[in-house]
Amino acid sequence: MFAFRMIDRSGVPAYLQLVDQVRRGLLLGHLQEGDQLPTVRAVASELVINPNTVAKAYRELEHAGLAAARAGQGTFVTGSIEQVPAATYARLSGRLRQWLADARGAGLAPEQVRAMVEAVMDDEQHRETA
Amino acid sequence: MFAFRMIDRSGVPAYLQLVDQVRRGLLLGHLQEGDQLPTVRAVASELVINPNTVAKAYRELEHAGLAAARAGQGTFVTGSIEQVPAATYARLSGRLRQWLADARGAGLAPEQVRAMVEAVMDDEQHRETA
Amino acid sequence: MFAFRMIDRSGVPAYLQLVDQVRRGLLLGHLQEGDQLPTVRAVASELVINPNTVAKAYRELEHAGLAAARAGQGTFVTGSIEQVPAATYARLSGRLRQWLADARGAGLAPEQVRAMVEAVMDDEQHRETA
Amino acid sequence: MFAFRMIDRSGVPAYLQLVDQVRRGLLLGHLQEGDQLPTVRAVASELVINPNTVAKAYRELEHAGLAAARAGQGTFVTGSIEQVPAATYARLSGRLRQWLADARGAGLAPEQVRAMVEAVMDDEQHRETA
DNA sequence: GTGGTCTAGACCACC
DNA sequence: GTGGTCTAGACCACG
Repeated sequence: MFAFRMIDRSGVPAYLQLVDQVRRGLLLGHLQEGDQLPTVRAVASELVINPNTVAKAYRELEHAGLAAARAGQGTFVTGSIEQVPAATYARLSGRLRQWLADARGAGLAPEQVRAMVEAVMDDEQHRETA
Repeated sequence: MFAFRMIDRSGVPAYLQLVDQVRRGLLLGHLQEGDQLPTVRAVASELVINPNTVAKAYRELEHAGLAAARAGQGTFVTGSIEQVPAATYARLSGRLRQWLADARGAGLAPEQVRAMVEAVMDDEQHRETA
Repeated sequence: MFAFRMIDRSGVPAYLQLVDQVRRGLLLGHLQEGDQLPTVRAVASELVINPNTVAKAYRELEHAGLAAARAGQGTFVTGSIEQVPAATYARLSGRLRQWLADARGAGLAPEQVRAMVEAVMDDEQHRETA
Repeated sequence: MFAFRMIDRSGVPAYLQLVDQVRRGLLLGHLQEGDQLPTVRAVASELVINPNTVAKAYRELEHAGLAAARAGQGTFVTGSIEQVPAATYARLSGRLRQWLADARGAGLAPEQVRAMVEAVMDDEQHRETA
């Protein structure tokens, strides 16, 4: 069963973090059409957040056509997004992991690693836009 | 003079995005102690956001000891964070850029790239915490 | 529940006066860790000031580690400052009240009393610093 | 010659602190009609603030009828406020100093002393108003 | 209902 | 010109 991760304090609304995780799971093939999502109650108790917050995330997913609740059964993934081919994913994620390991090996703190990733990605994005 | 980037719609409050950009600038050595930050009004007009929002970000930086406002003069960087050595930065950011180029070359949409990066980083972070 | 006093026109920003009152409450034992502060809206309507001003004060307290806001629940005292022992407080505040009564009895206007207190305290403080 | 004290960061505008100190000096008899105030330049350099700020304070005093500038000579105290009789002042300030010494002797930090004084005075003032 | 963010715009203190 | 404070009011996230 798909599992959600801890809610951090990045400023991103909790319900959006849940939505993003499902979306990400679909993009990367960790979630398939038909898969069941954990129940609202389970997520709420696991992450220690209010069930309303989880419900809002699921509602958002339904609205996006990515999930649907089946009365008495739970919520299931219904839609799909263009997935990254498994081979491509394996290759790229492997290299990315190596890069991360290298960065950590060079003595960079997690905060510094994240800063660098964000800086470079923002930079690329900006270059495209410009 | 340091320049801020457009505010995205990721759900992260605008003022926090500004704070993060300064923090990142310090981590990566793009900002030094004593540097002047653009004036509140300049940032507000540049990014088309409310001056109060910028002021809030600057105040947050002040609380963190990273900047100080001088009435009638502007806001200046006062603190510093452990920086990434320039050589390390150059090497790692170069490789990261290559990775990004490769990912784009493999046909991944920006959204997919970002999802992969976030997934892998969250994963690593989770592994450390666990 | 803790209650705030009217904001005076001494030139001290309203939000700072609120912060000082909480700080003072902690120093003198009138506020304890875990106590709930009045809601932003309650204070704003009570003192006839803008909710944003109250929120700013509460945020300042949060930065100082003295309070924490819980969305949907309210703001609570979280930290503490070294308190004045109750007995010491009782004895000293009693004598101070007598002094004030005496000063008023001698015909001093409130403004004169305040001027004297400030002059003497500034004097002492200056002597220590020097 | 009358001397101004350091500007603190209490939130009270610098120019108001200067005005208050003159007013206080008059109330307590430390300043008499005809006394000369230090020049704008002297105060500005002594307290390391902008001459404009000092000039604004002096203008405020002129406006209140408490001081007047004589071209080429300086600024002089012209008005007066009801003073506290010297004997009363001596007696009361002496007792207040004793109280302060006692409070410090009881181990109270300056911050705690100030908090207590403010709490008691606010309390009295509130009682009168009510 | 709670606090949080953002906008728009006025006024003030300081350089 | 700079930043700082305050108001008024809208909208959002969370419980």
